[in-house]
Amino acid sequence: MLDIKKIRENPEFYQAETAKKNSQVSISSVLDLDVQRRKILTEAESLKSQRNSVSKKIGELKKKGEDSSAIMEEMRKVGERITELDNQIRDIEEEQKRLLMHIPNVPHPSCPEGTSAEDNVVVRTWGSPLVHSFTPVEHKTLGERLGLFDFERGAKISGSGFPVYRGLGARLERALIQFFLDQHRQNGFEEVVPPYLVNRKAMTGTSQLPKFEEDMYRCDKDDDLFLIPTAEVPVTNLYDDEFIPEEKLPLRLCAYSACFRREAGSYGKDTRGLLRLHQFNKVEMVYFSHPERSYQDHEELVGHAENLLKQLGLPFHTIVLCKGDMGFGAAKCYDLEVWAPVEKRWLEVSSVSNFEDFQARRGNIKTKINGKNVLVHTLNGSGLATPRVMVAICDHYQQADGSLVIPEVLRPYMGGLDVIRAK
RNA sequence: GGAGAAUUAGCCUAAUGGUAAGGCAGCAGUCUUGAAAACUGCCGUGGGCAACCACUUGGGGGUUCGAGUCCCUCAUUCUCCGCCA
Repeated sequence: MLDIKKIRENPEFYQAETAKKNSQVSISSVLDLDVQRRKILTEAESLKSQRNSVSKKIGELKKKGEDSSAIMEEMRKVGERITELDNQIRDIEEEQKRLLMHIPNVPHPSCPEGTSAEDNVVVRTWGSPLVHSFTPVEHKTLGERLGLFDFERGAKISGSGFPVYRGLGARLERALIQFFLDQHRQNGFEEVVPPYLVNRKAMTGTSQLPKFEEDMYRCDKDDDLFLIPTAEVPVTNLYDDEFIPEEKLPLRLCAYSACFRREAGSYGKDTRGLLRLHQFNKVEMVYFSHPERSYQDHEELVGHAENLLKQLGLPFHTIVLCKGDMGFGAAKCYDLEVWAPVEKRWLEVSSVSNFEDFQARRGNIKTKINGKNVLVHTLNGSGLATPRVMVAICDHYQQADGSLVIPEVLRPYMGGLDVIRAK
């Protein structure tokens, strides 16, 4: 959520910049409501002031045993008028908040201009694309031959997009997760095991709601709970309505979780195998940052994610998203895309964003700087989502004989196993 | 699931239905060569150029001229009972 006071100061800027993120909400309609609100508020407050002082007088009169019924009757009427005005204010505030909740964050000036993925800019490339000396098979085929994945039975019990990992595939999946978490611990993160079901307030705090409710799995028959689409939601909301001491910033947390996404409306070629799923595993990194240092921290965070791919030996590039391609709440966002030589394309495996105070304002997450309350900045990034990393591993590490070599850094987690062969 | 108790500002703690008192921590200033101490102001949110005003006692409602206080409801925590792993 944006700061209404800042919008008031520079409406043209906010109108122009939010429009670049495809916002339909008109800034001037929010400001019109704001003017109305303040006008009625002033009237209500002066009546309340009157009521307060007169009520005090009534108390004194009663103490002296004098009659006060006339002014009590008058105050009853004032009270009714106040209720009326308060109701109007509440309605206006609700409408204003509803609009504000649908306005996206404003992109940082360092983000490239642009309207779609085509305008994103590559900032770094690591490694060089692998050329196979044999005809490679795609990950789905390879994994099924080696008994790593079982898509058919997953579909049978849940539907498409719910893969089953089996045997060494299950172990490899777990190895990835544990490798990521161990790396983060060495980088000073505290590990968190969060709930997978969260309430509406948490979903709203990180801005999945109200705008994207149809993308979430809901348990609303009896409970109004949501399955988390990412551990960002429970972890970022951990400190809602709290103060984080300035000296603890940046507070670095990481969490493994399963992630649940309805992916409503995404069909097509991306749905093969592990490429797009309704349930997948991810390790998420979250920073609560000092507002003056969040962009430094953002660079550090993207570096952590990149380092994981380097250690896995998977070529990737880092792109900075243009203003029109960024997510709703982000002020700046880097995507990491790993090269998949069988797919012959880049696959997004991480998204690292700085939300500035956009989420912190919703969640009321503060710190105290020079005696003043200030919203912190929140950042998060995948580190990493496993399925497409698994695809890239299958693509890169498959051998001419149909076996799959285990990346070296994962072998300690596989009991020293260095290659998976067909039985 | 049942019974009881609790929730006041960053923290701790008051308030016979009469309009939130203190303390600690923090910030700014005075004093000081400097620091400490002491003193003064600030120290939740909103409105106002300002003087000021309003709101804020876990959330939401109600009674009242007036609610931290009385009533209803919800949440969370603690204690006990029951059930289950």
